[in-house]
Amino acid sequence: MKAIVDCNSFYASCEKVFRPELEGRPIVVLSNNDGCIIARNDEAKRLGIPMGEPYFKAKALIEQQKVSVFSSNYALYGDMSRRVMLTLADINPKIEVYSVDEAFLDLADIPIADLLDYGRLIREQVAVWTGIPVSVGIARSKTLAKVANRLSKKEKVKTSGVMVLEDELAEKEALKATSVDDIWGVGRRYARFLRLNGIENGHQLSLQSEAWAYKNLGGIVGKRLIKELNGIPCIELKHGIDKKQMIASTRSFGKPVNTLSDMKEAIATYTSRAAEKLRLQKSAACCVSVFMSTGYFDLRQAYEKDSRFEILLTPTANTNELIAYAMRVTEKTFRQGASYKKAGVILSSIVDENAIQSCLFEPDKPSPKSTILGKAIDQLNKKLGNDTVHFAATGLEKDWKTRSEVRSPEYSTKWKDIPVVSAFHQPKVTP
DNA sequence: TCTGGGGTCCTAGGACCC
DNA sequence: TCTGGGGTCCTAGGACCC
Repeated sequence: MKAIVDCNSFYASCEKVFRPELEGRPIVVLSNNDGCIIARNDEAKRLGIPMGEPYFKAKALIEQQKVSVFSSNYALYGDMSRRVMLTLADINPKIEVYSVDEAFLDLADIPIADLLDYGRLIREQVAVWTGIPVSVGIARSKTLAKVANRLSKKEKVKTSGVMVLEDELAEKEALKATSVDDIWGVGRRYARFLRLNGIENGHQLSLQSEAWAYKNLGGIVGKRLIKELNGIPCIELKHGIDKKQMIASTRSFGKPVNTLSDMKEAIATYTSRAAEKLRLQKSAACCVSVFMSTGYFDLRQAYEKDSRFEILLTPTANTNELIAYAMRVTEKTFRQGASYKKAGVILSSIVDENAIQSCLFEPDKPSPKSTILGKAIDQLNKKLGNDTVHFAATGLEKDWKTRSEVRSPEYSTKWKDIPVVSAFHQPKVTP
């Protein structure tokens, strides 16, 4: 059996840990640029605020209902995620960290009869050690565990946040209660297709033939999905963390960018962020892509997007070299007269830093001096705070910077943001 | 005024090899 | 009249995930 442990309303829960007075109050967390609502606690969901709703559309309701609003604070969520995952790994080292707020656990060694208690133990331990509420779904395959997890959340009171699909009957009931859109691996496209073919819930989907799924649901992926729904695991737990094959840094602008110099500043900033991530995982990249686009929802101008890339002869993780390439690509891609809303950099063709194949025609690349410089900059920024030292190309004013107007402090990762707790003794009053 | 960001896996089809 | 067979590698694009 496998478990999926999923943090409830993760970002909203992280904010609440440090603001206990918000207990019982609705909370939402916004995407970058304070654009969309990407997390809501139960109280906010009950007010009918949909996931992914643009903030400005929900603003009236939010103000009227006195919903607490937070800009996203990824430093905080990343650190809380790390604490949750460490807690889970402490309980069960056979763990796959699947996303910032989810992990799969291998429960092959736990007797079926003990699984419910085991799930409850996980919930309690994580709650006590981190303050984050989680839900636990347990079943024979990852896909079925996901189904169980979702139902445990939906019927939180009845299931107390843990659901085990202990036999085929339980699997069948759970699948009947789950519409196809809510099955892991069925996205918008397939859901529409399935509904058109009269397949509404997970149980109906599980009855389809593998050949049919192969033909209609993305080949081998569809075939696996059918097996997983029938309790035959096809997606095994992955242990250890893989290096990323692609590293991106992309942002919407706080206000439109119309000049090449602003665009270059933004792209240089994103490039240096992506290069940091690249060095953090001890890799180098061969391909630098740059894209930029106008506002998708802007009716005053036609939507416009363009991207270009350049291949480096020698892979590198040096910010200065990557910026130089990115600037060239930016100049070719930028169109004078366009009003850009969003841009980004993607580094790909990633190799291990120990496996850099040097090029016959570039014997001195990557430049050893730049490599040493990069390491020194990373160390300074780690010790003294992000952006203590940066490349001039990334600009100073950053007029285009992403909006983030209601960001909470970095309670757990910044010395000056650590909460101060005042404790005092209050004599007990006996009635 | 105003709508996020960062990933993975798979397949089809083209280019190429012997 | 008539022109083989069996492969690999790479990329773009589509689907999905959180």
